[in-house]
Amino acid sequence: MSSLADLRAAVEAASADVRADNEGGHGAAPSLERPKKEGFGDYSTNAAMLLAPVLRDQPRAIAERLGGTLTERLGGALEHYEVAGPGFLNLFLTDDWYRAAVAEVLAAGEGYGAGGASRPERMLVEFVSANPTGPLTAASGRHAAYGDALCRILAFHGHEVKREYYFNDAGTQILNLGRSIRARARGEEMPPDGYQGEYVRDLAAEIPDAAERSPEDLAAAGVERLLARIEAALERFGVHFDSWFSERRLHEGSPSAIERALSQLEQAGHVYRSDGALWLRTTTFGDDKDRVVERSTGNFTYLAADIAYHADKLARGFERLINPLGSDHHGYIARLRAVLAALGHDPDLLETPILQFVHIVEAGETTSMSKRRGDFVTLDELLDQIGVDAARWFLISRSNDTTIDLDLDLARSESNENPVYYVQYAHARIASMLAKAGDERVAGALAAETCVELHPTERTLIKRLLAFPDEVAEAAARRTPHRLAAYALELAQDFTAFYRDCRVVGAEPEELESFRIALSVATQRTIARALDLLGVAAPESM
RNA sequence: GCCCCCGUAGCUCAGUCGGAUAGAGCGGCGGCCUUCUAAGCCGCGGGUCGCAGGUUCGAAUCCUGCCGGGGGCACCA
Repeated sequence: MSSLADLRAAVEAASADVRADNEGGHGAAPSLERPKKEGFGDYSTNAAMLLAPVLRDQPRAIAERLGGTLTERLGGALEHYEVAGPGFLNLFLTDDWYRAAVAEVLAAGEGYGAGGASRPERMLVEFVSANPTGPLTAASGRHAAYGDALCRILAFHGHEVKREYYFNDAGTQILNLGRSIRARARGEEMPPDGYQGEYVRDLAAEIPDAAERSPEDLAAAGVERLLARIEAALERFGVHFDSWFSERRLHEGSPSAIERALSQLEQAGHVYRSDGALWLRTTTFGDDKDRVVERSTGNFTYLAADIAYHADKLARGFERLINPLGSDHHGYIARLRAVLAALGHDPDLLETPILQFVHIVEAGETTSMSKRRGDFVTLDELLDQIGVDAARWFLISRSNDTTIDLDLDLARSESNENPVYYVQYAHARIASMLAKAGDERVAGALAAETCVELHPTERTLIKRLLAFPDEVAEAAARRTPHRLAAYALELAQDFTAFYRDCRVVGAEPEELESFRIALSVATQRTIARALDLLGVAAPESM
């Protein structure tokens, strides 16, 4: 139990007490929030307004009764309460409560905010999964930043998480890459849908005897080189995958994984033959139309491979599959859900958060990136320009369903203004302060019992620290890592206000210095943790 | 035509499973370095939360319609 959980429990219990007095029914859970305005208390609840219709009484009168009950329940923690506005109950807490709260944060140590998942799940997050037909673009960087941060958050929240990259090393686009390389090697005209990028020319030069080799052969050689580059770019970005899954593998063997999956679906009666092709009846499970899995030419479609791939994921025992997808793939979701249902699983175990596009802005014009046109900014270029931390922050701090405009010139010129540095600076500042106090003094401060009066900015900072576990839980549950970026910035701002108003090292009396050192340590750890969950470094000095 | 996402300050965006007087960063203007890091701090200015209805004690948030932007509707991947 924490101070905050106690407080919430007390509000709910008091609410139940008041309701029981009048034998009321069941209501929505009362809120417990930090009001925006200072005069509205440290925490505020709408419990009375929720009870009003049930009890058929004035909200303000109910709030008054709730306040009385809470005063008894909370004892010395509640300084006083006020009934305000339409029936809010505003709670003002004592410094005792705040000091106990800081002690709890410190006692939790590195684990502060961790765990809390009501039901830990075995999760597979498949992300990026960009075809190895070119270098990784900045748009893929967004997927990498999002997927990796999400994995960090889910794992910290208590889930068992694996990261996987599924790569397409078979099929028409790959053959297309091979043909493009050969065209460059021979100085011939590019195929109509060929890859126009400069990197194809480089591949043609790197691969020995490229002009004489078959497109299939060149494709394999190209894929191998491009995959190595992709992995290197991701590692540089701080994103490491637990596994790399080859599509080609699904086609190999007899029967192949694809054939096995399709025969399973056939036995379940979900496939049929029409117009010379084999179809999956996805409409049974809510898709707009049925989908071809084996073309009349005898080749399997991409969907067929994906069926086998997802059957494989499930066979590996994952209880939750998370596939962040680009917004251009959202039409694919109904199909994928239908596949899971046809395989006999609950389609809801598959989640597909959508990431909107990253647009390139040049001279005021925006375009979306196209690998085929060779019109893109690579992740490496972005990292060269603004560095890993600024890039990760830039790509993760916005909601996944907002498009991002990337103007490389602007990004470079503004990188010094990136809020990530503000957060890192707060962390470094604390490190410097604590270094000045010395390890021994810090250890002493953490062990000290203190009973000092608090400054308002200290209370604000403590409330922010207490919000961290809920922020993590929210980011995990809603698959929204960007919330933690917003939180980290707010935490840094609250710390900076505290730093401005409250002398730490050298504060008198010693008890006061002890308390402030302890509060600084709690803040430093929490900033470091929030940054870590976003994949951003927390430097000791800047 | 059908489906998904977005529309909030000059710009980039938080806030969106209902709460009180809507926030931040950047940019603009004006101040602050003998005192724990000025990558900082303080002040000023800046808003029909796309539009119109509806539900509610209460709507940026929920519902409906419309307008604008992006994306998707393959025997491509």
